[in-house]
Amino acid sequence: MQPPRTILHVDMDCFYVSVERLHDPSLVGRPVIVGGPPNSRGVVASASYEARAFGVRSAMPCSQAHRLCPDAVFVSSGHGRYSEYSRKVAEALRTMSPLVEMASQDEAYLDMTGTERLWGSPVQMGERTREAVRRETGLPCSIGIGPNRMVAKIASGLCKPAGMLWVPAGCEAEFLRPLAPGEMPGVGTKAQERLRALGIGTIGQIQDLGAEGCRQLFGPHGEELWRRACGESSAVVGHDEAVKSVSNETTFDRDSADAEFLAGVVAHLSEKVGGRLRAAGLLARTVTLKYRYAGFETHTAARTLDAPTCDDRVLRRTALELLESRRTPDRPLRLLGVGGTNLLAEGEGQLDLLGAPADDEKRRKLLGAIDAVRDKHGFSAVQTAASRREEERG
DNA sequence: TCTGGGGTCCTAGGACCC
DNA sequence: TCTGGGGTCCTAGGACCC
Repeated sequence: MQPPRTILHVDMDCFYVSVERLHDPSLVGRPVIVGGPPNSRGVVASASYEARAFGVRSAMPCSQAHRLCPDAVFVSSGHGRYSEYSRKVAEALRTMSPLVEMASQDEAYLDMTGTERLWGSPVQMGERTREAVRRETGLPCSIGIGPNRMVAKIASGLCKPAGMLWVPAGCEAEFLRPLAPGEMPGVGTKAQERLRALGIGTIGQIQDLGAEGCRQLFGPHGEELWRRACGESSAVVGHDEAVKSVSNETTFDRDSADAEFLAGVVAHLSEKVGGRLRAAGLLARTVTLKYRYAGFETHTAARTLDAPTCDDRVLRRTALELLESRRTPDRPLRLLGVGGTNLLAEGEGQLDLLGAPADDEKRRKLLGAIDAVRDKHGFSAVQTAASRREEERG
């Protein structure tokens, strides 16, 4: 039996709102909603606690948020600031432990095992971590502490905002007992519905079923569910892993079945994906297209290429062929997405070693030049005719 | 009420190969 | 004529997370 670990889960408090408040202090103390404009098709990305008091939640349509809280200040997201602050948070956290895993832009796991001499008790570790984040970024966070990732994460969720909660080793099961199953990561709306239909409304009820009971009720994954309900989780805190897919998608302001418009959107998205692949030094072997009809019916289509690519033109041609062969022509679409999966690091592909034809070399230089201009002047500085037309409409 | 955009992981069927 | 078992890859859809 190994000695228990000490895991911290650091969760930034309404991250986007807090970042916006640093840049515009007049937002402090007011209900703030970061997301799309109130009458757009956007959803709430982050809401301040003043807005949450009116029932506003993240992922809620902006129009609904506006109805619930008419006085809220709507701030459009995506100034590119958030990644910058996310990096600062990561830097601050790495001064506390070498084992830091950013789970997303606004949350991280730290394995603090063995740092007691340096930082003191788990609660002192938490205090000092919060101080480090505040000092380096000016941003508030909540901290959950437990013997594993899952318990630490649930703890941080319960003590928000600006809170701290420590669940000592051995107390996991008692801590989880009264909570709703949905508090467990991985148990979403669908799973919770199924549990509710069985009369299960607390994690304690899952514990009481026992390993065997859970297996009978939930099949092969039942035992895993039971173990997690008891507070066991073996996932270690690791370093950030390689990306597995790169995609861009967009919902139109109004639904459209116009072939030329749709082709323009596909071109635009393909250029974005291609640019991101090249910036990351990646090649995609599979191109995916996502399309959603007006009624929200969503489909994906994929094609695996003979040769991996990061070329906008290949991405566009493939996505366009998929779109035109699959979609029902007169049915309006509300969303299109283009993505690359099955990724290889550039140079990993063996085909390149055979010597690229001169044409490919020319193309590569052109794309390199485009990327350089975009680096300096922004994405819109260079676009194909088709994607330019699309941008002008939108 | 009317549903963003970026991801990860899982499942399941079919093709194909040995 | 009736028919294996295992493995991998591809594709589509869906649950879930922030």
